[in-house]
Order: sequence, then C-alpha cells, then structure tokens
Amino acid sequence: MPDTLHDAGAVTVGEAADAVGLPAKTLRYYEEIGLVVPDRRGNGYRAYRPGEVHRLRFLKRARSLGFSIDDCRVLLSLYGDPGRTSSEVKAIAQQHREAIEHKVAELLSLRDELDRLIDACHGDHRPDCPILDNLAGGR
Amino acid sequence: MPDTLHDAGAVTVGEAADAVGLPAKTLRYYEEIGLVVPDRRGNGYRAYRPGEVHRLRFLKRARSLGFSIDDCRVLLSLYGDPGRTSSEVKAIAQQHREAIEHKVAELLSLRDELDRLIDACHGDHRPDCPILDNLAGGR
DNA sequence: CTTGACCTTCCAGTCACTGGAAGCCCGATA
DNA sequence: TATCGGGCTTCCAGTGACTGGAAGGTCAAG
Repeated sequence: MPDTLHDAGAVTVGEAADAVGLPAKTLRYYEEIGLVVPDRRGNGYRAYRPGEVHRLRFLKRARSLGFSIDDCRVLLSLYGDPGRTSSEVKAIAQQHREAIEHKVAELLSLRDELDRLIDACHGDHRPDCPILDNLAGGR
Repeated sequence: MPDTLHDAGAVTVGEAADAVGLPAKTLRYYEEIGLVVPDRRGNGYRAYRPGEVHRLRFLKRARSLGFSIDDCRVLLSLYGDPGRTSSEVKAIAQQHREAIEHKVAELLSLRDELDRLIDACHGDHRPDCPILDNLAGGR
C-alpha cells in the first residue's frame, strides 16, 4: 500500500469508492470511458489523487441530478475551465430540466390513462375486464 | 406469395408490421422472445394469421401504456385465458400505475432541485456559477 | 506459508429494441 | 431467360450506465 513518496495522498479504487460513495465497479467504468482516469502504482493498482476523488464526487452529484454521462463530461470540462461562462453551464441545466419536464408530462398522461382504465375495472372474480377490452380494442 | 389454401389469411412480417404500426424488426424480436410466434410458409417466410396480428395490436397498445414486456406477457396470457379474473388484470395495472407515480415524484424532485440551481445562476459571460459550485460542493 | 481481503482484466447480462451485413426468394420487366 | 428491385431470412453488434462473476495477481497479518 505504500509508494508513499511517489503517490502522495493517492488512494486505491476501493478507498476512493468508499470516500465518494460509489461502487468501485463504477469507478473502473468511469476510467474506461475516460471520465476520471487515475494513475497506476507499480503493482498496477489504480491511484486516485485528491483531485480525482473530487471529480468523482462532482460526478456522483451530477449523476444524482439526472445528468447523462455525456452532460457530465461537458460539466466536468467546464468545471475545470477557468475561461467558461456561467451561461454555458446554465444552458445545459435548462436543457436537462426541459427533458425532465417533458418526461413528467408523458408519465402523467400515462398515469391518467391508466387511472381511467383502473376506475372502469371492477376488479373482482369475473373475467370481463375493461382494461383488457381497451388493450384489445387498440383504441 | 400464395400458399393461399394452406395459409389462408396469413400475411408476411412486413404486411403485419404495416397493419399494426410496428417495425418489422420489432415483430421479429417479439418472436425471438416468444411473445408472438407466427407459422412459417414453405419458403421460410413468417406467416402471421389474423389472431397473431390481433395479439400484436394488443401488444402495441400495452407497450404504449408503458407496460414492460414481462407485464405484456402476463397480460396477453390473461387475455387468452377465459378463467382469468379482472382483479388479476387490475392488480397489474395498479402496480404499473404506482411505479409511474413513483417515477414522477422522483423527476419532480429533480426538477425542483434543478430549478433552484438554475434560478441561482445568473447565466452570463462570467465563470462563477452556483450550479458548478453545488456540484463541486456535493451539498 | 497460508489465509483473506483486496486488486487486476475480461466477458456477459440488463431492457427493448435498432442498424447493418450477407444472402435467399419472388414478381415484373427487357 | 437474365436480371433488377424489393422484401424476406439470419446473425452480429450497439444503445446507457452500469452490474455480476470468473480467473488470477498482490499484500499485510497470523
């Protein structure tokens, strides 16, 4: 576990995972797709430095807000770019917000349609069922 | 295209797809997973009979209501089972409704959180950005 | 020296398709 | 009869974002 002089402050994938609250598998996946690429120790073990752990935390938070991996890639690069503008960041967030809003509208419409079918179905021991009738009727 | 005496009323995958409004690829996929398995003509072509086209329409409608393929499998089997009870059907629909409701709640919570961040961000040419700050701060 | 907990890579599976390649079949035209 | 175009066949791979598992290397402790 040392290499302490060479990899000062660096931690293994398991330690980084515990520190951030993501599975180690996910960290390996993020490396594979080039999101957070740690150094390696002499034995081949990943060595996450504090900056990379920080990026992982950033990623975890962004993912928990529903941003796609591609969005996260852009957000991370903006985060690391002193020449960014806040309008670039805001645009991504707004686009994501609209996508969510759109999906909510879809789901609410589905829910309402299901509610109508569920209300129409007595739900007893008999076989006749307005839900199946609707599915079969296709309309 | 005949075989008319043997496969009366049966249509090819393309014709069935057009009739139902699903891509032919999807019909082949539904056969692969055992949802709707048509006969074959002498030349190997799929032969969808009216009953199978009907099941495909049922599937299309159920999928458009957001039911999973597994749900659809059960719904189809209930549809074809005279001994079913409407309560079985209703239970599936209610479970699906609750899953949708749950997802809506999640998305609305995400949306509200995004709204707060978006409102806090002035969105101009300057680099400082509460959205990035929040992602980086993790809290 | 062995145990056990790590770590490594690679492969497969998830869900419901979708795209594409290679090749067969059929009706219609030249 | 040759061939052309369109539709049919199968099989393989990719999507998003991981997740599970197998086979094997590494390391500190007992």
